[in-house]
Amino acid sequence: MPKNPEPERLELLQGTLDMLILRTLQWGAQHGHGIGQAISSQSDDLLKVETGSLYPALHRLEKRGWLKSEWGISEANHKAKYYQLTAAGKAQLSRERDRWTQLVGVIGKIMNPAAE
Amino acid sequence: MPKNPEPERLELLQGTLDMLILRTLQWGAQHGHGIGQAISSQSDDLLKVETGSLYPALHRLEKRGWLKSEWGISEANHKAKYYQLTAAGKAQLSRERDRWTQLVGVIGKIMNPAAE
DNA sequence: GAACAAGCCGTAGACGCTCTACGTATGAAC
DNA sequence: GTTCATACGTAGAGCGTCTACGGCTTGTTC
Repeated sequence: MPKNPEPERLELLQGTLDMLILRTLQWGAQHGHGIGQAISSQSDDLLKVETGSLYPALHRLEKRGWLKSEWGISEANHKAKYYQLTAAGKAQLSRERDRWTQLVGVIGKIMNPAAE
Repeated sequence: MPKNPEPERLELLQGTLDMLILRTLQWGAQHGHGIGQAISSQSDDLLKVETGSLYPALHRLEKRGWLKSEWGISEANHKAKYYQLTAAGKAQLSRERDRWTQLVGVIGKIMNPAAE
């Protein structure tokens, strides 16, 4: 009997996690655990962010000033650090989105020239 | 006087170089230097592959059996190692292309939900 | 009240890929 | 015979993701 299908997670491309985190926070402040789950669910579980990637990324983004944090209480009544976008973070998201669009366009053109 | 525009190269996303190399070889056998130039020109010079990335990538791909190589003489009359896709390489390209498409789709959906 | 799952934060270290910075050799142009 | 483009390559740094831990708190089950 074959194993369960297991949708074969997509590994993240390096550099996309920061953008996805910033994007997720555009929907509103969120704590780390919640951000990870949001990315998972918004991608129909194709993307999964490991905690060993997630928390260093959040610290990194905060250190760069794209995010600011504040302790609070989660919906599940747990202590949680809530992150939200700063103005600089919004600008950064915009830059990363542009870059992503450009990259997808260029690579798409190479991979599938007919589509032009 | 401002510096020349300099189109701000796009750094490659990690993991895409292998796919681009395989794709380039789908157009026919090519040597390393030529592959780098092809990627540059096909991307309107937005992408640039450094030799320190390119050659290790080629060796890596050959070791995995996606490519095979053969010494020859380039159009410019230089000794050059020509690479071509193996059957396994074609299969790999197909997998990477699917993965790329899926990833772009998922991320696009997160970044720009309206587009659905 | 003990045991256990779930929620939430975090770090350490391995791994893999790209980059910068070198180094070598050959052929063509002048 | 010097200079430039062509062509191959390596060494090592840097960075981001992953695996694998560990810790604490709240809620549930028996």
